[in-house]
Amino acid sequence: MVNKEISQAVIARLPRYFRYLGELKDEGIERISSQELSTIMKVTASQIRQDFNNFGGFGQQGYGYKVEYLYEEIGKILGLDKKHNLIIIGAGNLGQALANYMNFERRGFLFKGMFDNNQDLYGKKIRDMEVRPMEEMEAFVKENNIDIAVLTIPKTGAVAVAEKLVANGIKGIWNFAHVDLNVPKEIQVENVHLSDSLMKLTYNLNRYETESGEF
Amino acid sequence: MVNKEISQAVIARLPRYFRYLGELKDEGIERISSQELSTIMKVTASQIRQDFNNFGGFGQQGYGYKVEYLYEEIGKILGLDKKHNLIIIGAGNLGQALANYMNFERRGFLFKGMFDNNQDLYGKKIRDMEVRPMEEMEAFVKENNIDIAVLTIPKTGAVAVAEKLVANGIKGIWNFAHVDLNVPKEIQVENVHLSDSLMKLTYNLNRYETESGEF
DNA sequence: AACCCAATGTCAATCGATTGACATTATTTT
DNA sequence: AAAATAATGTCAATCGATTGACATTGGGTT
Repeated sequence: MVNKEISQAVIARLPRYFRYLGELKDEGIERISSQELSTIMKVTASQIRQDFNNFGGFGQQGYGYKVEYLYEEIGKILGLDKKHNLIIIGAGNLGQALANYMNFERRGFLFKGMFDNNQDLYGKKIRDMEVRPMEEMEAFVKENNIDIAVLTIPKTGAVAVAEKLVANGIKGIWNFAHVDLNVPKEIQVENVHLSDSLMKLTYNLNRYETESGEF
Repeated sequence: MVNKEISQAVIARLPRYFRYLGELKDEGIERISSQELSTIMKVTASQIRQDFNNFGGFGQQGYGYKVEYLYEEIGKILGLDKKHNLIIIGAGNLGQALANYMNFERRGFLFKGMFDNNQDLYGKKIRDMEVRPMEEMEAFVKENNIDIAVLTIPKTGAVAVAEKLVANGIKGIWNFAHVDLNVPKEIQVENVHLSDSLMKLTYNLNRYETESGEF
């Protein structure tokens, strides 16, 4: 089964489509045209049609798209119909916040465990899940078929931990550590570099502040 | 002063350059060529030179770039030499985590306040900063010249809060709410849609899992 | 001081992504 | 049932971003 490669630019837009379609569905709207959707989402209708057609025709000519069907299909494309076993590594501020804040189960992410190397946290319950010692992580990943690891540890340890994860069969890493991981290309890494994001904001702030009132 | 428009693709790469240059600086390395940097960062040397040249020549022909100088300059471009007054709106899991976790002051972000509409949190101290009632937010923003608001509230309230922020002179919003804000174009919004990011990861996971061993 | 060499800055070419246009086809109306 | 309409799917054109090539120039060497 050789799928043709779909650009990451397209993939990055899918969750936003998914979100808008979910809202339309909740509002009881049954059908929508690329034109209407383009107005709501502030993108071109052409881009919407082009994007969807990467995955085959979801619409009907002269009619538009069925909201619920399209929503389901995009969910499937994103793999949200599948279950994924997930652990959080690093039970500090951010790790705890994600455990509590993200509604992992809602989208098929099964929160299976949480690890830290701070003794004071061992056994502490976060969302009914006790924090385990870091030493247990490798065996746990292997034995429980963990697919996804959320890395919320300081950058100093991150690269080494990532290597251990890979050695024990992890498939994907959601990386909040402020460092680039070095893993084989078949391992998926999604970086969330929060300070990078904040710097982008600051650039744009200063950019428009210093400008001579063109905006 | 009319700067020519620089693409967001370039801006998005600047924090990563900044990070690598900071590390090189800390290692005591004084000079680097685009070729060496390209090897370390796994991008093309051409892209590095092209990116830097958007802001004028930082290097010396036949020599390369002075690490410290380049680091400083990119910091200035990103506006990190300036002070920005910042507040966090939403003192839940994520808001608290960011307050504790991000080293805001290190990059010139002055953490000035934290707001929530949950009475139980009023007065609670997070990083020496007490949580204030949401009702005080508007006056506070105006009186303290707040530049940046970090939005860590549920999506239901986010759009309305963003409008209030804008009305009281906010310049930029770091938006963690899972909704698109509708603000005037001179207001900078940097979205961090965590679940979108996780969905991107899942797509790529399934993409390569179902593939017939080409990797 | 003159020569050599390394690496930038920049131009041109390529590559990819977005937009526009329209033929095709399903739905809706008369 | 036929005609009119609406909106997709797709092709082509445009636009932007990345890569490659090389002339230029400043630092290093003899």
